[in-house]
Amino acid sequence: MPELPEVQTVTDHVKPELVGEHILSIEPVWKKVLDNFNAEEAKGKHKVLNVSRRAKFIIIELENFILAVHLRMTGKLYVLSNESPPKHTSAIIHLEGKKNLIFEDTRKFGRIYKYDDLTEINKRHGPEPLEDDFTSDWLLENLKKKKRNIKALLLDQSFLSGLGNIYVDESLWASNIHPNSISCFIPKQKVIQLHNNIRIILSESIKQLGTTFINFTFLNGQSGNYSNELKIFGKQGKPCEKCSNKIKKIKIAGRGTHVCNKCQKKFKS
DNA sequence: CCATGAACCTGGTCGC
DNA sequence: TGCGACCAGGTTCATG
Repeated sequence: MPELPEVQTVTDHVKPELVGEHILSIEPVWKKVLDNFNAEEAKGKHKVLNVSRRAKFIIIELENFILAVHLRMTGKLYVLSNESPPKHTSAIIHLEGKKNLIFEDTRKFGRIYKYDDLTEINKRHGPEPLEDDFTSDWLLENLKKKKRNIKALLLDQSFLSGLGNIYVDESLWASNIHPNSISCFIPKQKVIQLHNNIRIILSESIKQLGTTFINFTFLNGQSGNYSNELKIFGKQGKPCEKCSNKIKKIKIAGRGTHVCNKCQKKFKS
């Protein structure tokens, strides 16, 4: 599960290898991998103008359309030159020359979409947490408008883009907010801290090239170092760094959730 | 409007 | 060593 920092890392890595190259065809090794188009529609010679990230999508901008790649849980995206594709290859994007862009995805949840531009994606996604329009005032105002479980709300991509299970747990712990709090009851000072912590944690993780996980490696064996910085995710049974209380693992919004019941306060009214 | 659980897939881990 | 149960970074859909 690549979340925002991991998707950013992948984007930054493939961008220099793709910009200026030409995509000749897309081979859907796993037939469901192309979500809203078929391989025929992408035939031709398409120059890559740019590669960027929006929410958890890697956006490959071509002259007449864009490709949006979503890695879901186990997707990887990297350029291979002329080697045989690995076992769980979901799609092979053939480039002019001897290189292929490989979409490898063990669990096969990942998808590639074709759009004219970003309109469709923007419609269904909230602001980018590292952009200027994500302010503490925006967060304050919009948490107030809802009466939602805070963890579920932060995971909701139509509310805010890019956060996933790891960084939501980390951000809430850093802000001393219990993940079972209700959005509209979190006091102003806590919301300001939350806003601040989301930005600090995400940007620090991007600096570290993301979090290393069991089945998420990239950059040809190199991998992210943010796993060393995790304070709460995966720390169940261990003492909380702030108060030494034993960290618990519970289930919220259907997701494994890590919490320190002593320093994370529950705001429910 | 909100919460919950299932579905989509494969593979790793843990307990017996 | 083997087997079943359960878990996993995400998202969408149906149901209450």
